[in-house]
Amino acid sequence: MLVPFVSRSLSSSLRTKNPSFFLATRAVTNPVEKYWTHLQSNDPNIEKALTRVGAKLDSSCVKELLTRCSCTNKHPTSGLRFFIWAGIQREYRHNSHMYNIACKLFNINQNPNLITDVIDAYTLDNSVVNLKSFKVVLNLCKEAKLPNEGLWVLKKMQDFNCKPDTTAYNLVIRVFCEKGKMDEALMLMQEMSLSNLYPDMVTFITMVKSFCDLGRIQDASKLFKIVKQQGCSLNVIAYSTLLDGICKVGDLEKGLNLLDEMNKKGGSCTPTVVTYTSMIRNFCEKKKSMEALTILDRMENNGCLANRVTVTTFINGLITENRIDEAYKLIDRVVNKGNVSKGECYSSLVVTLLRFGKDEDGEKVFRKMLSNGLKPDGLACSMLLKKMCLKEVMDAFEVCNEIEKLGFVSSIDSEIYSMMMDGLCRKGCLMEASKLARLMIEKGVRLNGSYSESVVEYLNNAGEMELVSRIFGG
DNA sequence: TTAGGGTTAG
Repeated sequence: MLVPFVSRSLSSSLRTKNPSFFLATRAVTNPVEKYWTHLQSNDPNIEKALTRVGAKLDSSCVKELLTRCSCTNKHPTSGLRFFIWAGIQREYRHNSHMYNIACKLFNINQNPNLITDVIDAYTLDNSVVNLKSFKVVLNLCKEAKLPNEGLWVLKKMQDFNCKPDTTAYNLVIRVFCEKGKMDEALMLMQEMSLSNLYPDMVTFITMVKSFCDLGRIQDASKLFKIVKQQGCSLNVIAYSTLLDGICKVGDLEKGLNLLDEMNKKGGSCTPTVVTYTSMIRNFCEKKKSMEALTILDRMENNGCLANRVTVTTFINGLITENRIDEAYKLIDRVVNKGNVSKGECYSSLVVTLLRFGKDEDGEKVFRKMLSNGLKPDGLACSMLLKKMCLKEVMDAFEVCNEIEKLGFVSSIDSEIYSMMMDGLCRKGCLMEASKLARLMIEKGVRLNGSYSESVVEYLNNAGEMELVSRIFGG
């Protein structure tokens, strides 16, 4: 858990004597406390009570309340009811990250009964639940990868006078698909028509993708044909999904033919940068990165420009084949077209080299970027500095200073700063640690919790009370 | 607002 690096509200004597107190302190906002009171009250109609609170919701507030509910272990159902209630509020919407947090905190995947418990609680309490609430529940099932519970919820909706719509069906179909349970997915697809809903492009693409992932290209193509026969117009996403599947199983030739077909059809089937990039990736994965260059020719001839993903994909392929010179050539070529910047391209090169364990090459490119005034992105900086911290923290510190001097405001992970601070303290480089502390304070970077205690301990042992107070006192 | 490509983790 991250803790605030600087907490001006605490007295410095308290902080230096008892850093763990400081670590346990968490900033609390008013809405959290307001909602928390109601969540603890065991009110059978939690939703009504929560609505009456009327305090502003945001993701940190939701996260905090979920954490509290999951920590106490007494309120998993209330916690989930809060989550579902929050998800249907007008001014707030859960993002996918929030679903992920909820699933992890309540360990829904391992405790699927939580889903049924919540719905049963709604029944028991006569709660008013609408279609929107059920979509939140279905999204939880999706995030927790629970197809059977998803199906159960879909059936249960009728008890609450809610009729599942296409989106609801598609959600559950997707969960079955992700589990590779295609028979169940197909059955749901059929069931949709029986309830006067019809599979749409989303249903279709979900199915095609899963058949492709399973290597069942024939089944995917069959589905494709059926949709065509029904007179539905297919779009570029559908075609690109099938194209990717065909290439993945190794049939690049057939893939190229399909790409031609898409170009001929034109309109909503015209290949996009995503289509070309996935084609390039497939060539690269088969160690044919030089041949992939012909795809780049094709896309440029069709007036489609490579973007950053295209470049990254290419660099990955070229470095895998040890063709670093070709990677440089490619970067020049793409940069000349003006769609991707030099800094972005070289950042991708650094990241790829480091990822492949070519640390020296990566560092060389990185330093060259700095000397040429090219701005490395956050990931390139973070990855390089992390590697350097593990080898020689002073080198990392020096590079970090250089980045600062050039005024490159890259988002370096707080983890990296914390690691560096820890390393400098361990080495007894107090001057540097002090300088880094100032930089972190200036940038508002928080010291990662796992390093706080060790950093304080080293500095205290070294008699650097002043530095400790500067770190924690600003 | 349930669907397509890469690199972090949130």
